[in-house]
Amino acid sequence: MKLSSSFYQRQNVVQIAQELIGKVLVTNVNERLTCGIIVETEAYSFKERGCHAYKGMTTRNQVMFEAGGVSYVYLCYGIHHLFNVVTNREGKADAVLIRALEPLSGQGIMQERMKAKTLHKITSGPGKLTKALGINRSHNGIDLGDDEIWIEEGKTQVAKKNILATPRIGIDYAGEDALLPWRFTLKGSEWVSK
DNA sequence: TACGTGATCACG
DNA sequence: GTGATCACGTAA
Repeated sequence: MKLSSSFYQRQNVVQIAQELIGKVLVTNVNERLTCGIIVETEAYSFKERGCHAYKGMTTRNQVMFEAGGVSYVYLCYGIHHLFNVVTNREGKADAVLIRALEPLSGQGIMQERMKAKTLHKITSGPGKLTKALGINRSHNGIDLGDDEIWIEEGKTQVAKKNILATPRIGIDYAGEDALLPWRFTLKGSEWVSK
């Protein structure tokens, strides 16, 4: 069951980031189906300095200003494609970065894309999981209600006590906003990034 | 710890 | 136009 647009269009991006832990990210790229359980996310809000949309709309971040339920994919450090889901209402540029997955199916396809012999750490990081799932900048702005990339309910609900909140990674430039505990991880998961 | 890598953004 | 910067990953 795909998450509905009303899930994404709520105003509290921190809560949405928390609720996405345990849900399942699915891609169907080049007729190849892959999916994994989300075990690590980060919330970004246009109201704080860590967010690409903090200073307003640019050509890069413009899809963040659309109504929630679309993807935001951008190139980081010239190498890595990072995948976010846009949340909140049109004009309120919030998003959740998906940082790590536990592979669920299509593992052979993921290994082939990663040129990896084993599943070890194959999706434990925001740049790695996009490569394993075949996500790239051509998927920027697509509707998560369509049939190429979407998120489904997980098999079981994750209890809040099993979700850890810590500061976000790699945003020292954000000053005191870098201290906000807006990174969420599944407690005890071996698939969380390093 | 160091650095590859290239789009993007804020200058002029 | 140009230069600094960057929501990472790997090797060492």
